[in-house]
Amino acid sequence: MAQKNRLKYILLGLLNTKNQTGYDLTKSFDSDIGEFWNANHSQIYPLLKRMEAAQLISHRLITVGQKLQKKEYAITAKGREQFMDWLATPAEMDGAHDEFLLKLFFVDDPHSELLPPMIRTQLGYHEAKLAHLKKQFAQKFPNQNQILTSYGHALVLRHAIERETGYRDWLQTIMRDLARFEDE
Amino acid sequence: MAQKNRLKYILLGLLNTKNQTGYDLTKSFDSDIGEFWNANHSQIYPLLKRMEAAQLISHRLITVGQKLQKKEYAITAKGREQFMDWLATPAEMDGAHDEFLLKLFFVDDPHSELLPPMIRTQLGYHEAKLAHLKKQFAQKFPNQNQILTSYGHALVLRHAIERETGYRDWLQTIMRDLARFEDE
DNA sequence: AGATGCATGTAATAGGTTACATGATTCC
DNA sequence: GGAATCATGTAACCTATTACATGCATCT
Repeated sequence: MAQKNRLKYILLGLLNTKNQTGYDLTKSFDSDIGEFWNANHSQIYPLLKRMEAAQLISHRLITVGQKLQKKEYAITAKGREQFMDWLATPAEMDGAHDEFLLKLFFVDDPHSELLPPMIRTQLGYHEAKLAHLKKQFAQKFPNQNQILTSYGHALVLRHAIERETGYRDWLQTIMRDLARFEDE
Repeated sequence: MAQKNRLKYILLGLLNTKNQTGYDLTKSFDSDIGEFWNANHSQIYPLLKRMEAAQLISHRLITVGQKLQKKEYAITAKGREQFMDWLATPAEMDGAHDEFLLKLFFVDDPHSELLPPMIRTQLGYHEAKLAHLKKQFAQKFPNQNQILTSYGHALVLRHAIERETGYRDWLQTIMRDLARFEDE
């Protein structure tokens, strides 16, 4: 999936939270961020090197025990700048992965100015997609007969519709929450 | 995404429905199957050649107008066999793509024997995942304070929970429908 | 005659998985 | 002393995207 360097931003985002080793970063994909993104250490270690060469991160050596040398990476000012730029850029709705969820994950503060436009843009996108899917279903499956001769296709389309409905509802709930935060 | 040759099975599945050209197959990813899978012609054309070399498909030339030669591909007995084997194999729950949805898409007949075990297996998987996610949320966000200091993370986790809930409900609805079909 | 769509291909590049490879530390 | 985990790296391979490249057919 020749996406757009998303792993780079994930690593920057994680390093923005706290300094970590490549091993620590790898473990993040087993727990929290692993719910919706994956990466192996064989992808992470070389990328960290390239990111350091680009001066987005730096490392210091930590000696553990007698011999073992850990590399603890830290984000640089340049890296933080690039990360913030990425966070403020509207999520692209292309590939299999949902870049919006990825960005949202890194917005810690419910009062962040980034949130309202992010949510609104996503809501527009998913409402349009939902409308499109419903139209598709109506066109392809006007009656029960079509459903029974392309059963799997109908089920999959219905699933897509329900998924988009859930996505929309979730976004609307966030919008309401945000409005409530503003009153406080 | 070094997945497991899923595009091959999609092409076999589409060719199993009707004979088509590479161009036709490419267009499928703009409409029906495009709701949940993507492929470009630059990936499809070479793959069709490899599949033909492996004798899973064959082609005949159709002349359109004066000069233009179309290649209309057809699935072979060997190709159909491989496709059916894949369809009957439990979906793998690894990558970013949902292989189950892909297989389900190709099951036309609501009375297919494949359906009950497929649905049951998926239901088990998604119930386990839902339980896991709920546990994660309870652990990471025991109170409102944690939510307000990792707001995005909490939202994303909640989204995952709602998505899995919707998935489970959808599967349960299918189970009920299947039981109804058996009575008829 | 020109625009749009049909039709097929290759090349370069990027992203991602699996396997190979090594060694130290910590816990039991 | 042995097992599990920590820790880092490379190599081979596969998958996917973007760009390059070409030419015909149909419709207006």
